[in-house]
Amino acid sequence: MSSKITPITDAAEPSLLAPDGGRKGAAVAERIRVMIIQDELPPGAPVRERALAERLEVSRTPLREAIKILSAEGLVEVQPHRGAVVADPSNEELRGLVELLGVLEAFAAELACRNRTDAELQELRALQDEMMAAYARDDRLGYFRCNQAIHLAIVKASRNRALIHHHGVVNARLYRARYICNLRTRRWASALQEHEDMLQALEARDEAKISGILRNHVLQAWDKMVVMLEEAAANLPRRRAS
Amino acid sequence: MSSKITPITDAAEPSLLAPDGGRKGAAVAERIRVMIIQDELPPGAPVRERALAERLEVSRTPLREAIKILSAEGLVEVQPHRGAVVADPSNEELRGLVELLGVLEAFAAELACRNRTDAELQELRALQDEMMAAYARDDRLGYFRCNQAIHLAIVKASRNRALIHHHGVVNARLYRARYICNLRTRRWASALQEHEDMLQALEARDEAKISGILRNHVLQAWDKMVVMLEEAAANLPRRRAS
DNA sequence: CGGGATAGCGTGGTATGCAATGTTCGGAGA
DNA sequence: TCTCCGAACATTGCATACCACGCTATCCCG
Repeated sequence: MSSKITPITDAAEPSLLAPDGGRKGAAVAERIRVMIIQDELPPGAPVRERALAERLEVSRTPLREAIKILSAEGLVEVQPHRGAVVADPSNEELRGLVELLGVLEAFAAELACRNRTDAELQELRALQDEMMAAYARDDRLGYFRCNQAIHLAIVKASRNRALIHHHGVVNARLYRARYICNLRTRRWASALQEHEDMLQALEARDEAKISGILRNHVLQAWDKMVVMLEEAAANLPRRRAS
Repeated sequence: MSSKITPITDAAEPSLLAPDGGRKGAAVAERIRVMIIQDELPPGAPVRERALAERLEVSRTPLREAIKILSAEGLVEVQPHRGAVVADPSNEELRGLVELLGVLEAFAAELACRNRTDAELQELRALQDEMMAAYARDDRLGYFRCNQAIHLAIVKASRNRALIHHHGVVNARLYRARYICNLRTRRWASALQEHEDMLQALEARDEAKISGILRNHVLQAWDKMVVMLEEAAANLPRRRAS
């Protein structure tokens, strides 16, 4: 069998969400997703069909498909006859998303305690080491990537496909916020100990413990995010209008 | 402001999922969703673009949009160059979905404890009474509808938009299974007492209690579903092939 | 008689053109 | 000068035509 599709996306983050098929629309959606996450398309920015289609060198049809997908994921909002804009969640919505993410990850971790293999545990341990190394060398991007990878690995270890999918969607909506939060926050090592505890709970298959840790973990992330958002709001009053 | 869109779907269940815009594609998606739920399009059935487009009196374009939406929701699965088929979740996937639904509803109920208004509580009480009435007169469909309405109302009372949305998606994927399960199960009143307990916990704003009730509640639903599925599997060996 | 290759058909995938709507800018009237 | 109305433009929404891929059935060769 030959190569299935040309992987249009050569982005740094390899496919946050697994698209259903090998269609062009899904590939375009992935590219736009990356553009949104990397702030190339900031929140509130309009998503022009023709312009983007030309820029990505595809026709309007797959681009519209991509917009449908992203709209279903909540990353963009479409207004009839007025086009799509990158979603700009309010603080309240962000809070809801973070809480939801916490619940999903806590549940995933419970399942992971039951279902994990030793290989997965080792991989997590390796990621944890890598993250600590990134912390030691003050590599915030690497730290962030490892952090994400760890959470993703835990969710994947849950073996619950629906859970994995929905977590991916919620995570994508929060990705940008967490990213800039991670880059700008001062005391950015608070998660290290919690991750260590998580790993130990995972090793001991202590479901109750890991669930509590993760819900708390994500809520703390929210606390950090709040102050970040306040700062950001203070700096730039409004950015919606073009 | 005038009427926004012509509600194509006049189905019994009014819009399980709130689509984003007033586009034709979303309307078509809603119609197909109803067709899937009502078993007009049974699991495994292929979704023919041209045929369905002609049947629904729309062009292929909005129909394809609808398929994208449904695919993102997991209600249909598309294989590249081979078309879309109505999702036919395996028992394992169903189990995962049920567990996820339980977690989501449990969390929603916690939030509802915090955020509910007295009006919402009264509405829930009314629904509960209606459900008991339906049970008394052996009206399974009415019972099922009330049951769904109660769960939906609780989720809505959580005031968490993302949670509401994701719950809607998961619920839609399980709707058909729960429906036929409800119609065919023998001892179909087991949920009444639990619902009563739920309402009381909601009244007392007892978060821990309601969370436990709901997770257990949905898992029991799963147990019932399992035996149902076994019966069904025994009756009709395979239904995938056309 | 059996297996493999090829051709035909049906399907989804993509592109483009046309129609409808929303917006904005300019002119005219008060 | 300010406001309201209208027309033109830009952008999305829809439909249709064309293309590529996969499936299948038949025919030929071993």
